[in-house]
Amino acid sequence: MTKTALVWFRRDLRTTDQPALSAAAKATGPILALYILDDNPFSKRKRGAASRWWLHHSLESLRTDLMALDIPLLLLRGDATAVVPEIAAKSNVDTVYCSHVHEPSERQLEIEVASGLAAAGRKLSCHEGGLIHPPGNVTNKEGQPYRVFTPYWKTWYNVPPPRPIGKIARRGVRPVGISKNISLQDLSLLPKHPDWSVGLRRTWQPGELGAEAQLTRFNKGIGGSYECTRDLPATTGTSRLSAHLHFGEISPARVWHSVKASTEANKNSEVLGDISKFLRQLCWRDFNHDLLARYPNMERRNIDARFDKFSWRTDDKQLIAWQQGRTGYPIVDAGMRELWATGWMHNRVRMIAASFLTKHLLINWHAGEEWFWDTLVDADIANNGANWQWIAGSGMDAAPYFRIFNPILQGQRFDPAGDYVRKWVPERANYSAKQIHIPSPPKEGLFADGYPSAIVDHKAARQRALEAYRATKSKN
DNA sequence: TGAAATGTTGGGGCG
DNA sequence: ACGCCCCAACATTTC
Repeated sequence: MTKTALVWFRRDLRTTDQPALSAAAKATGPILALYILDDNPFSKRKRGAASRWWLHHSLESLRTDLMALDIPLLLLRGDATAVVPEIAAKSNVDTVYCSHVHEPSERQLEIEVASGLAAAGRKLSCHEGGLIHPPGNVTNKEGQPYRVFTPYWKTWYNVPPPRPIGKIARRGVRPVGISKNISLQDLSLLPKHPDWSVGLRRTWQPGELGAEAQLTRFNKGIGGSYECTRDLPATTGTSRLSAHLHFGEISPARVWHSVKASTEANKNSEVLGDISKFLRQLCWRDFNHDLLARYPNMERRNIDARFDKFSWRTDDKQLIAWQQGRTGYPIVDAGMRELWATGWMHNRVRMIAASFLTKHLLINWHAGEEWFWDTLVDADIANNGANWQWIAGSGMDAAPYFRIFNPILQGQRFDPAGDYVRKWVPERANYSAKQIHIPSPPKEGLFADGYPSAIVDHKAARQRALEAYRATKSKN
């Protein structure tokens, strides 16, 4: 009787191009899959609500996919440092397989689990696959990490990821004696009282199948237009793969090769030049994880320490107005409402809304980071932290302090017909394309149509931000 | 992966 | 025809 292999699933909730699963499948014996709802003792931070909703459905999908391969998925709750060795002992496995999660607390967890297993003569076999190039792998000629994105990108782009490996074969044999399983419902990942997930259900299909479908849609629609349409929030110009990638429902290497192949199939040089713009987005993801490895507290601490002395404003009223999409700036409010309704916001609008919070309102980026953490289905420590710091100006290779997005111009430029605003800010549905992005001048109360007037005046807010940022910059 | 302020230029109206 | 002014269009610099 061949021994069982145990695969500890984490942020790699897929069966295709899954190196850990493939490694486990090298033996002919049965495979047991395990997912532990992370009560990671090294991380104080609990997954946000939108992300929990996604996880529920992703696990549901994974369980179905694995079962088709004769692999039962064991769901448990608890501390992985205790649970993994315990299940390994009960199943009498020699090796536990998993994929790295490149976050400091998760790497710490891997070390602890490995030593727990080793104490009983077992092994933890960790694999890559969640990033194109894991932290530390992209360096300059001196072997030093890059501080600026563009040179990082040039090196990154010269080293294509390995070809994806396929799906493993059906086992034909299942492990025996599985007990202690709890149901997906028992993980309590779904919202109740109230159930606010209607918009999420309508928008997303979590899981490997949904990820593949989304990739196919993106490949079909990409025909030379990504560079033009990716900035237009009224279109589906972006890949919308962020949450699928976060949970590892699809591997970035698979996306890389698939997008490249479908572009080359078009034999269109214009398209070929274009595709690097998309691959660049995958590169940002790796760059952000590289940063997180070097600055483990990046989600809380300013990378640029001068910002520790920044005099952020505390203004709960304005913070709530921002969260609820009632700033009076249509493009900002449209984005914040899209986020609330669907658990996602278009990348261009994320930049505008984030710039508005940190620069127009001068509210600490932590507040924005926390709101996004709770409401985004793609919430990710590395990406969320790095991007907020990038906008706030405290990050590595960050936006210069004087780069202040004008929400009116940005709206007119990237939502020229006003369709995006019309969709999410129905109060403005009858405005002309020209007028729709222009806020009503600041004054108390609502306008007759129920839409708030601007909570700050753009020009005055811009001046205030410049002064505050100038002061910080001079403090060395 | 900006925007605003400031500087320069060149064509047309007009005395 | 010529010089002058105006100002849009574009370029540069500054925040």
